[in-house]
Parts: sequence; structure tokens; C-alpha cells
Amino acid sequence: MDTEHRSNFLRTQIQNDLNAGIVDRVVTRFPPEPNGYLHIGHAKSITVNFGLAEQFGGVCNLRFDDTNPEKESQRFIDAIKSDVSWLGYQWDGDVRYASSYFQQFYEWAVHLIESEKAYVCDLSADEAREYRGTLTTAGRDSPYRNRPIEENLRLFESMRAGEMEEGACVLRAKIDMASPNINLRDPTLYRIRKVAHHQTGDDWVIYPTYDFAHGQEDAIEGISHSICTLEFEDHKPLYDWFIENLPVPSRPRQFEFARLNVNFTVTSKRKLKLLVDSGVVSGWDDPRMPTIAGMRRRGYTPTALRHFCEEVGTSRSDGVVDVAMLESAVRNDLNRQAPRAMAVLNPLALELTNLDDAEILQIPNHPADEIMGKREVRLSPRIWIDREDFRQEANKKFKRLVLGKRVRLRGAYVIEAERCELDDQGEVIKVYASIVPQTLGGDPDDGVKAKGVIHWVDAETGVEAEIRSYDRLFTVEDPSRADNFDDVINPHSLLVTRGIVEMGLASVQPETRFQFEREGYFVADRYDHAAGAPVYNRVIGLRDTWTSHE
RNA sequence: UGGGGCGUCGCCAAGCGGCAAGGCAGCGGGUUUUGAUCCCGCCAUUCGGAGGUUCGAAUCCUCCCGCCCCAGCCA
Repeated sequence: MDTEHRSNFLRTQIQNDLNAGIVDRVVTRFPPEPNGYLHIGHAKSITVNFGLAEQFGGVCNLRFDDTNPEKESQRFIDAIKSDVSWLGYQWDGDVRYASSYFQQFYEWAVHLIESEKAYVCDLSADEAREYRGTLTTAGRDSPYRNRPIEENLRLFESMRAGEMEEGACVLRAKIDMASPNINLRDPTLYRIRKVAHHQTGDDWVIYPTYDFAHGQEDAIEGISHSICTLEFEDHKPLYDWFIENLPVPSRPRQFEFARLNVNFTVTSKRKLKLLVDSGVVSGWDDPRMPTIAGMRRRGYTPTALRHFCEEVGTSRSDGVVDVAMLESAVRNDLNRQAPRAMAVLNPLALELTNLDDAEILQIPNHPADEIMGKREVRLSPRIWIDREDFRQEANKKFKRLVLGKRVRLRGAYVIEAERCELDDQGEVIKVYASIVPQTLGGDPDDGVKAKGVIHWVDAETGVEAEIRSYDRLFTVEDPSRADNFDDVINPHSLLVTRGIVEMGLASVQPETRFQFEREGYFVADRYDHAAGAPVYNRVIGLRDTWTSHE
């Protein structure tokens, strides 16, 4: 799919493994827990995992890491599958579920008990924490640590049979309570949770922890490179311990990369959920959300997202990527693939005093791509222009319409403003202008060129549309550090107005993207746009190197 | 002051002992019926700091400094 690959440590690692014959086929996996919507950080993980498989001719699985039924649901599974597909990736075979390996995990847990490497511990959560010690002091052995194998077997079976209450006990690995790596201080393998599971129903009342499940899931699926984020590096010794002490079918290895952070946005499920629950945004797929569903609705493209992830690279150093990089990727793709059209966001009436009958003009859909063809646009005596594009007087830097001066109507004639009407407040309510003859395909004969070009929409055929202009959700670079979310929410992140769009824009399919010339990129809303009642979201404005110079 | 990571241009990031890629942002200039795009040019004698090894170090060694992660029966 994407052909250019810049160097990074994962690609180097995999290439070396292939060269050395350590692996003969690359198999990766994207393993989300279905407890929320995917966000930009997951997009990174998806492109890394699927991208690596693609580059090296391997495959990538989509596996739901559903070991904690309390927070998970089918709704999230559906949303995640949809997001991955939308990004343009196809997982190998069927979707996998950690829950479909529960019986195997149970048997492996019994295996550990039988080899005296796991035991049932009756310590309460609080007691266990106390026994665990601290970062600088060793932990103490649980008083249940040396229960006989038979007793452990009996107790574990009892846990599984639902004869124990939640929290009464857990199954723990017997490793080293004095390890400087806290993950090795007899970690929990199984806990009792008497809740129905979205996939396995009431089959189980004990569920494996991430640590006990993940590596074995990878082993079962023959994952060659298990890629995760940096915070799991401390878990690798444990990951390897299970692989070494269990009769697993393969020996996957874990590699970690730094998670993606983007300034002016938050990427933690907890905080995103807070935005949704507090009503700051309309939902997980609100166009201002950094969720994949949100960015999709905003009008971002899969290609832009994939290129963005490739451009930021994959390394092991923590960093914060400038959101401008994401916006650049979006503009870059849209500039290439979005047809041009005209829409007046802030309508001001203009009458062409010397145009008797309407004309049909042929206007190119893309300035650099003839293949996109041309469209017919009607020009009648009454049109709309943007209020920002007219001034009664202005200095020479103002390249738009000024009384007594000329400007080019995009794709049409050069016009000259004659006079304007004001209301009681002194606001301009209508402009009268005349067409300069012979200027359809060229400059005026008298040599007085137009100062600039403005967009317009025919008043007779233009259609009123709802325009949703989005801006960044937060006012500060690092919103996650704010004490109170309310202090850093941008109160102007959504501005709803009514504009006039050219006729053709009213009947397109939802999610069709355009560049509204001189304004920015817009997308017909995925849900609310309808023929005859157009709703457009501003994806991103055009790059602007001028307003700050005025 | 336990363990594990990371420090290369404002931001991201290549580089793996031979003399600092690229992208984003920024700044100049050109083209332009989008103040867009496109094009051209500029933008780290220097790689967290200090020593050392070497003919030669961002790359190897030592010490120091800074930042991130770990004490869920979350993932």
C-alpha cells in the first residue's frame, strides 16, 4: 500500500531476524482491548503492525485482548473492526479473541501449579499490596506461597467452579518477591470476576490477567514480533518467563516503541471518555475527537493518517509531535484528491449590473489534475460573495474587491465594483458591480488587471448549507497536564453557520470531500448531510501565510 | 539513594567509528484566474554535559545531568 519506508529500529530488527533465519515469516498483531474507541495512538500502532507485516510479506492479526469483561463490550468490538478496515488494512483470517483461548490458559495455569510455579493466594488486595513491598524495599512471601500442589489444584478448581467469592483469592506465579522488578514479585495470573463475558457468556468466573494471557496468545497465533509500547518493557521478563515455563507452540518475542503523543490533544481512554460523558463533545465520533471515528467524521483520510504515522517515525524516545504535522498530512492528501468547488460562508449580495441573462460556465474541478474534468457553473446577475472579500476602501495590500476597483470572479469574469448599499448600522448589504467585457479567458483590454480572485456562488441556484467549522478542542499544548479540563477547553472549537454552496454540493454522498476554494477543505457530514439539506464540516483550513501579515 | 528506558535543529527523526538524511514549522524569492498548490533557496562546524580511547567519535568507554515508566486482583 505505502511504498516508501524510512529506517527505524523495528524494520532493522525484523530484517536482521529474517536474514539470520531466526524467523521465516513475519506475523504481527494489533491487540486492542474492546473497552473504548480507537484513537490516533492506536492508528499509529495499527500502521506499525500492519505496515511491518505488509512490508515484509507477512500477515497481521486483529486480536481482541478481552481478558477483563467488566469494561468491555460488543459495541467497541464493532467500532474497532470498522476503524481498522477504514484505515485500509485487512487482518489475517478471522478476528481473534483472547477469550477463545481461555480453556488453554486454564490448562497452562494448572501446568504451572503442577510444576510448583503457581499457587492460590488468599491475601486480600490490600494485603497483597503490603506484602509486595515498595520500589526500594523487597516484598515478603505470601503465607500461602508454599501450599501443596494438590491443595492448589483443588483450590484453583474451586475458583473456576464458582465456589469462591470475588476477591477471596487469586492464582499467582511463584517467582521472586525480592525482585527489583516489581512485575516479578509473584504476579497475579487469575482473578475471580463473576460477570458475564461478551464472548464467552457465563462459561467462566475466573479471568486471566494481561500478563498471563498476552504472551501465550502470541504463542498460540505464532506471532513472530509482538510489538507494544514502552511501558510494557518491564513486563518482558515476565512475558519470557511464561514462554519458557509453558509448553507453548512458538516463541514470540516482544519489542517496544514509544507511544504517539500529539500536542493540543489528549490520548488516554479515560480522558476521552470524560469528554464524551461530560458532554463537551457529542460522542466518541465527534469531529473534534482524536478518535479514528472522530477524525473520519472530521474528514481526515485514511491515506493522510497513514502517511502521518509514517512521517513521525517509530522510535523508542518519548516525544510530542506537533499537531501541525498531522494537519499537513491531511492538507497534502486533500490537495491532491479533493475536487475544488465554491461556497460562500459569509454571504453578501452582489448584483452584476450589465449581465442580462444567466450564463453557463465551464470550471475545472482541479487546477493541476485535468482528469478531474470540468463542471458547469451558472452565473446569473445575482450572486453571493463573501463579506470578507469586499471593502469600500482599502490599501493596496487588499487583493479583493474594493469600490471602483477590479477583481476576478473565480472561473468567470473580471468585475468592477460601482457602488454599494448600506443599512441603518452602516453595514454593507449589497454591492453593485459591472462585468469588464472580454475577460472570461483573459485580462482586460485596457490593461488594468484585476487585483485578485474571489470565489462566488450563483444566487439563483446556490443552496443554503449548514457549515460546521471546527477548531482544536484545547487551548494549551498539553491539556492532559491541566488541573481542570474546563480551563483548557477551547470554547470556540465549533462554530455553526449557514452558507451558500454551489448547487452540485447539495446532492453528493455523505463523506464526499471538497476544497471550497480560498476557504479550506470540507466534507459532507457522515450522518447529518442529506440531499437538499447539505451539512458540511470544515476538515482543515487552507494554509494561510497572509492573515498574520496584514 | 530499587529496577527499566530515553536524551541528534523550535517539533518529529535517520545515523550503528570515517567527517550530521528527511519531514513539519519558520524565513527569503519565483510561478499562479485559490493570499492555496507548485518551484527555488536559507535553516545543527554540531549530536544533554565533562573526561577518555582512536589517525579519526553523534557513533566505543567512564562519570555526571535531565526526562519518562513500574508498587492494579487494568491493559
